[in-house]
Amino acid sequence: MSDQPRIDVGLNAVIVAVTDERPRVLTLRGPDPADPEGRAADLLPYGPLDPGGDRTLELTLRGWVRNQARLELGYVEQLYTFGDRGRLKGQPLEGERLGAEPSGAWPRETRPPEAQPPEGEPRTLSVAYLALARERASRTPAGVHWQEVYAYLPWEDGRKGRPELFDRFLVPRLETWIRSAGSRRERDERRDRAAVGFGLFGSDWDGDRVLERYELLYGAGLVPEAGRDRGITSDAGDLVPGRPMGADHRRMLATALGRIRGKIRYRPVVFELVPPHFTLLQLQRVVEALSGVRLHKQNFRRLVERGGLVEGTGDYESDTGGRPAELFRFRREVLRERRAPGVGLPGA
Amino acid sequence: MSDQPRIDVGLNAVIVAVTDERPRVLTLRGPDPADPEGRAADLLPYGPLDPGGDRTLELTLRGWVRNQARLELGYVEQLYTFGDRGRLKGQPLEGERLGAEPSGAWPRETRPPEAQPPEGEPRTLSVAYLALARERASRTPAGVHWQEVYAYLPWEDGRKGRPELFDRFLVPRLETWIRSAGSRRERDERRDRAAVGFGLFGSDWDGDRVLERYELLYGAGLVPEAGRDRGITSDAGDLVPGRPMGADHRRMLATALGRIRGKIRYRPVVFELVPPHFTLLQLQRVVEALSGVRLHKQNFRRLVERGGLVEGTGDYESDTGGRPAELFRFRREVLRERRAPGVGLPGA
DNA sequence: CCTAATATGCTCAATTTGAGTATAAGTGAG
DNA sequence: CTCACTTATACTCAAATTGAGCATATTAGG
Repeated sequence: MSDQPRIDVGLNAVIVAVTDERPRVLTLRGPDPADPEGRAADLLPYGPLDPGGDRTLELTLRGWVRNQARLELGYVEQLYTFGDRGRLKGQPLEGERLGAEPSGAWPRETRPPEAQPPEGEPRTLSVAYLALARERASRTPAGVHWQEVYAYLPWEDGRKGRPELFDRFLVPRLETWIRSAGSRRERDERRDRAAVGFGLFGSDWDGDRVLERYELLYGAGLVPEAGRDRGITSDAGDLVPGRPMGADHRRMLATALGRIRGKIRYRPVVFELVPPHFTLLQLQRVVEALSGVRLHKQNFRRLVERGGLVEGTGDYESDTGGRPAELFRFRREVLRERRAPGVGLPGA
Repeated sequence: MSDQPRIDVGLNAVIVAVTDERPRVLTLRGPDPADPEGRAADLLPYGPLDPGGDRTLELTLRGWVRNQARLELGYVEQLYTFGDRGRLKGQPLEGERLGAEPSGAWPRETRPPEAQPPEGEPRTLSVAYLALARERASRTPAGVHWQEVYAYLPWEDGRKGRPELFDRFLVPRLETWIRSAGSRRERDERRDRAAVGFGLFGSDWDGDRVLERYELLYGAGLVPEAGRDRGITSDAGDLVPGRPMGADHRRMLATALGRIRGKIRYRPVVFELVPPHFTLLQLQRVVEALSGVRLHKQNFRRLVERGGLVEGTGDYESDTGGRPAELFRFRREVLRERRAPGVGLPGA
């Protein structure tokens, strides 16, 4: 119908690898589209969609990742399409829920913005993809880096127990945020969201709710992006540790990590991230790195071995620091045998 | 970069309800965009994205569903963005994999189309949403219908045991398709896909693989859409029973059903589809309707009751045909207590 | 009062988990 | 060469979950 402002469509890639037991994501430095002054920020690889280009979006994505990062992608899946207006320049209102809600949502009473967000400017739609790669298969060009995922989302790494920053930063800040709610109803709602999201006040920690946590922190003004999008200079002391990203890319990263954590349980995606031959401990470390929790070694072995996910090669790896470990490979036939072959984390 | 052809963006809604123990989807009759002659077909509600319109895509969607179908949506979640070129007019080549792959994909060697699909025509991106509704909350306007989901995907309903059409149509047709592969490698691959998808040759049936099954049938030329998109008039005798839809809307429906089936297991989405008060058998019937399998009554009750998902109201429903059944309601607190509250189907 | 239909309570064995204990097979220091 | 230490791998055991079925309760209708 309307034809005036036009719509720009781009593709983003969250490319994840695990090296040295650390999940990493491919980023590049560039001017932050959401920053009024265009200061440099970490960004996810991005490319415009050429309407006359490749036949599928996925091919387009593979193509420019190949060019831009000299990287051949293996597993790729579509993550989410981000398309809220003002998402790159916008000003979410206090108390209003953010737009992108990959996990599904019930309606909320949304107060109409008092000043309508800028019309006339082009609307940008970003189709974000998740890709899994074996890192360092390639040398990254200048400006392209494999950054640690948990540098951006430090509260997600619970492998050494609940991170210290929970008690030092998160919980006090969240409590302040809860208390500062306008009404009793809103306070209860904030309390619930914080409890469910961060496993506080008696709720269990649910590793998959990565996006929920990021959005909560954003909504509470505890990440720099929130201040940036509202045109406020935040007091650094009020911010939760964690490296920001440009535009809404940290939201995309959170979406990706949540997706991986969910999927690892019922699809054999881990094997995209380990070399073709691996010891069971190596495999376990990768799963732990992604899920952010430590696992019981013997049970992990039982699960993965008796579940038919792997098979021994007969070869052994000897520089383990102890008894040599057998090398295993992914057993592809499991796809035919079991309905949902994954590695089953605790609480599944 | 390129600016010539331009990109059109639209929103599609797969609106699902369950009435009389049958899952239904809201459709309307209209000219099929993929049919060269524009013949009428069943279509999902669709609306263009107005770049200057609502702040979020979801609000836009809710808005025109309200107008077009006089329906107020409850739960809404983004499904997938379909954006392959030629998807509404196109001609996937024999043996080539379809573009949209919500479940994630490894690269495939794709033979480049011999005749490049038509350039210059606008590329259409459709962001598809899943919405759950309590049917008949509204009177549908003319041309809008609640159709049975299993009219479009009859092979998905296994509540009365494996549907008869498996042996009468599907298996023989699939076997022909497998045999007609060009190479041994391709034959094995087809066989595997059929086995995993439809639970043949010793594999288990996996209810969630709805999209995989539809795409397999499409690729095998067993649904009318395949012939339509290739410009071939198919022999009706070679087609699997099941009502077609216009454009790629049946693919969207399949994506939606798969998503619901997956999600019902770890999120309390069923409660969106039943009235606020319900008997446990009613609830069970809805779960069965969506998942396409029968469940053990006593175990279902145990799961849902002792899992804290529901609580009795003290009221009773008496026209059950037997002993009156207690009415239950959804226990919202479960969200705070359990990590993944769903109804757990067999084989979870 | 008897029969059919549905609801609801309870049992029981088979599996699956969570958490250890025990033993094997390497390394490097002394 | 032996000991201390490290990692790998094999087993055990109790608790929890699941799949399947039996038994009893409560209604309606002849």
